[in-house]
Amino acid sequence: MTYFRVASAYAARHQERITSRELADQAGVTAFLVRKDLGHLKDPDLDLDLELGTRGAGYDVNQLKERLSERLGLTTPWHVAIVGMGRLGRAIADYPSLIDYNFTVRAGFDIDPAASAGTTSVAVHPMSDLGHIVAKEQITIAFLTVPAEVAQEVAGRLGEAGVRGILNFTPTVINPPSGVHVESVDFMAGLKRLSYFLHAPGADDKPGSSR
Amino acid sequence: MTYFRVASAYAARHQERITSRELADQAGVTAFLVRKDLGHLKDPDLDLDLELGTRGAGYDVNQLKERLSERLGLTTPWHVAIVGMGRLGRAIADYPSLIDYNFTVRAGFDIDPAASAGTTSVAVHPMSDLGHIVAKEQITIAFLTVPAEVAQEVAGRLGEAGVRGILNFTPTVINPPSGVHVESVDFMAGLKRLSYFLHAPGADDKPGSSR
DNA sequence: AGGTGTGAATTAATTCACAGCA
DNA sequence: TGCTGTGAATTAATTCACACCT
Repeated sequence: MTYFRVASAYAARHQERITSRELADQAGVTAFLVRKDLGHLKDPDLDLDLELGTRGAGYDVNQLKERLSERLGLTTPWHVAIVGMGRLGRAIADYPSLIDYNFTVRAGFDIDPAASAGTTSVAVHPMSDLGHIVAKEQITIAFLTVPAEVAQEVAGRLGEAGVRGILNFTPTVINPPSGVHVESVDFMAGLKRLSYFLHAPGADDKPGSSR
Repeated sequence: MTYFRVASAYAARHQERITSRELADQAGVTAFLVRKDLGHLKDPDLDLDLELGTRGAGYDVNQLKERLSERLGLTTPWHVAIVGMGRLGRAIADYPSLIDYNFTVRAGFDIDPAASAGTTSVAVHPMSDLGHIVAKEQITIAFLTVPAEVAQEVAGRLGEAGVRGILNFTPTVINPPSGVHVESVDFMAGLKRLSYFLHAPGADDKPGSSR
């Protein structure tokens, strides 16, 4: 996960190789751990022709990226919809990293499609078209950027529309409709973590007991 | 962390009490674990007058919130600045949950302050005023919403300006200036987690080996 | 020398079982 | 009876040490 981010950064700088220690420093963990985790990458294949990294010199950055992509499911392209085209939704619609990782925004939805006309490059549809467009554009993932009050309800409608995954940007805990996987991106969580570290007397550097 | 979110949700619905099992279901963990974690809350005090939750009936929601606030450092108000007033920065500036958690946005910064004039309620300053304003407004936390290419450089300048914590919204790994704690809010991380679960054959429900 | 792969040892996190209070 | 608090047992995650390739 984080490894992929680091590997991408190295690739962007045209570095060919990376050692476990470098990866570890960048990812904020120990080098032993990196090697253990990376060892798991080759398990699903079950063929023992490994040598993912070369002894002596580190790992091949591009090969590493490729393997991580496979594991994370980033090799097949995903179609996503953004539900709630407020400022946040529109900002995310043009987020440059999306295309890098094989996600394409196929549609936006809003109760008032006219309000965002001309401000973004994606087509914005009214909520009533949800089921229709999701099927037509083969959308599997939805970004939930609606006001917190309606998040749970909209999530339900997304489930009915046939969406398989929801990325929740609201500060609400939403319990997943059946057959739908929900992940949350909570600004507040990161912010709380930050204030925890700045405030705490014995501020450890490790994630610690912050559940 | 997540517990706080759940407790807040209960408080909003005017529920007075919550059991460990309810908390567990909402937070996606087991009830044993909730009780263990909550047990750690009273350690720093070292007084044994506990009874944080009452046996027989669950925990008092408001008391729980209060204790969690203390632990997370949410009792003292934080002054934050938003650096990079693009669409994302402006969207975050008016994010309603910020005030709920005692964070107040005191200033925005951008290379072109004029561009965002009139679109947001916070005062936007040029980057050159950084040190001055940070000191004047007693800003301890900065939100980094600049383009990824300049993120590392701006982070350095924030450190020099006296900021103690950075919440990084860019998809870059930035290594912290000395004395500064960095937390990242990465949309992509959540998205990758999502695609991992939707793609994986044996999609466990646990976080799993996704580092 | 420099750096990976992996089994054994250590350490931490989770679960379980049950005592104790409302 | 219902639900918390906590020590013991289990399980998973991290670290360490060292063989082995380049």
